[in-house]
Amino acid sequence: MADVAREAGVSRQLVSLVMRDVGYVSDEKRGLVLRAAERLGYRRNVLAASLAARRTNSIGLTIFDLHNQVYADFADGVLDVIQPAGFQLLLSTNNRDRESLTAGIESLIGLRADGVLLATHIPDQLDLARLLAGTPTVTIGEDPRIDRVDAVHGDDRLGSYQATKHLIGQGHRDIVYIAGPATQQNTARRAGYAEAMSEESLPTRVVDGDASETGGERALLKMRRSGMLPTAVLCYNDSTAIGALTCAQRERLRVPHDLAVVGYDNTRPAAYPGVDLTSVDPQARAMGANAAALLLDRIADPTLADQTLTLAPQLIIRGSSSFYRGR
Amino acid sequence: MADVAREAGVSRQLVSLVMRDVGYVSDEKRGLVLRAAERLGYRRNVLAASLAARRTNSIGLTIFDLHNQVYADFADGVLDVIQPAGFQLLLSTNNRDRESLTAGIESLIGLRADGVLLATHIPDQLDLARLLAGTPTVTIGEDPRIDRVDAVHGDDRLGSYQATKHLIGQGHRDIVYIAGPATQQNTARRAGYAEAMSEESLPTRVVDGDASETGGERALLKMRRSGMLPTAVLCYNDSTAIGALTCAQRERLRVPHDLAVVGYDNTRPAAYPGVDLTSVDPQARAMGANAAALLLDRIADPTLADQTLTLAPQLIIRGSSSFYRGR
DNA sequence: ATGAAAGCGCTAACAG
DNA sequence: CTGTTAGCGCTTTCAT
Repeated sequence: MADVAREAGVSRQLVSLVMRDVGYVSDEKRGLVLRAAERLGYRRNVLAASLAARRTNSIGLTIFDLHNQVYADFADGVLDVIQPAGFQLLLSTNNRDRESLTAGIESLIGLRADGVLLATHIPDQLDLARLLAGTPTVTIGEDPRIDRVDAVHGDDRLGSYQATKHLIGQGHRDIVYIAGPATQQNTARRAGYAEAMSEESLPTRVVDGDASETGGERALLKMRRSGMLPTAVLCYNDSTAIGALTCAQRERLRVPHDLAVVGYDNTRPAAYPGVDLTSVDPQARAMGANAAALLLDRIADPTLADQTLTLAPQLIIRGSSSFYRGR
Repeated sequence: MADVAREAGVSRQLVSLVMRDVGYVSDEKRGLVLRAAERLGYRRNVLAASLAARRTNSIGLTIFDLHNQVYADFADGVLDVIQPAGFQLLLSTNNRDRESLTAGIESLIGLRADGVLLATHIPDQLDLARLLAGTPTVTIGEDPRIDRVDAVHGDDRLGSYQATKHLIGQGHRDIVYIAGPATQQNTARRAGYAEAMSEESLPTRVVDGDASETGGERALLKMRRSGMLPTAVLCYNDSTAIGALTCAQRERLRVPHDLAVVGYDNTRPAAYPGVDLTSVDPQARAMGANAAALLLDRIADPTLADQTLTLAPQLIIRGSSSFYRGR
């Protein structure tokens, strides 16, 4: 910076002001500085700047899995909001278990992210409050109900309720919920299913599906083998549903005639012609954007009252659950 | 750090050694320090550490698009290698045009990443050498042929050649290549197609597909409307191929009877039962891992001679191009 | 717009 | 293992 100042014939402070784009600097001097920096190939050291300024202008995002499109949608929504505000995204991925999640959050805090976004399941045993050490935080998808932590999530109960109602409306009476892992989302989706079923006095049946394609495949195969096949399955997510479709095809079950299938997340493959899967759209990108907006607010004023935002999901009906839509 | 040292009754340097896990420290003192840090809720400031040590133990990865599974595979491969080596991943996404790519690289360099991985198309007009300013760099997928920059890529020409040969082996004579954007990858894939066709003295035909689902859909529809439909299409990537499949379904073309379709990338949806798309697997995760390994080598010794690694792709034959495989 | 002074929280090098 | 000295590259504050 001193070199640039010398080259431009100005003070070091002025260079700092120009590089940060703050304060009043005459166009003439600004040009002088920028050209000098260009000539010298000068790059501001963000590390040193952050250390001195005690803020990094970066926010950390913790996601469960890069391969799950829902998380990519979250990230896109987050970027929509933070990039215009001048913030960098720090991404921590593959937080599949408690250890890796802890390590991921630790590393974001270590990098001194100004705020943290948690888009992953938060195990009960995790002492999140201690881990965060006062860093402004917003969760996406789950609500850990911690002081000074905001939450944005979809109305999973409602989405699942609507999907179940849709299946009942198609004449189904024997509907199985293929469950995911023990997360708040799974609990809510299961509750919505149970609520819709009980409104029609229909018995509920839940089997485990593990939130994966193979899980969905296995769950359906097991019912098929034991002669307990329902006429419709509501799945924890699209991956599970696609596993169910795979099994159905292999077993020569016609969809939706012999078996109707509904997923959750409305990922891209759901819309593919050969898949054509009815699914609930959780509005993931909007969730990411809203969470980021809450976080920026909280960074600006950490004393803000806690907020929880709930976004309404949208049922997208396709051929896997409806006779009127081709297939 | 001074507080922790006081609390533990040791010197500040010892705390530094313990936190960095280097040098010889007796188990007794190490325990003392760790417990003191725990009690005080001390977190090492990575920013300050990086500034002082002149290295960040982080590597930057620039990817084209979070939603494209190939890039997620790259990232997984990279993480496989760098995490055990104690490096953090800094991710820069959405580098769709020259401006955002420049900004992405600038930000990684600004954060003083110890090395940079470029997994995105590099426009010719980009003065990469200047932008990188000596930062160790490895590219994935493309080879910009710049001094001191290594490259890892798949043999796109070979993959495309094999896929075309496969189609010819299935009896096809009229095969169209649905092209992607003007990248090295597209050029190579097109060349492999042309080579296989010319070996059989078959005429080549290339239409534009834009690397997207809608692009593939439109390309096929146009040929259909003009009565120029081939018996098989080889697509730049899976997205394009899935677009082609969508169009085929809409136009009541039977696949592979009326039209065979082959993609490139072997993404997850290709394996879905209703999609069942023949595709070339570029071994993306392995590419990411190899690129990361090269980068770590180059960080350790920047004077290393330039290297280019080429990975052999693998053709995965499914029902979209073969009568023997169901459908 | 400048100049001076202080400091962010750590690592590095070396003698003891 | 400790203590000392020096410094990483910047921001902040305040007086001028």
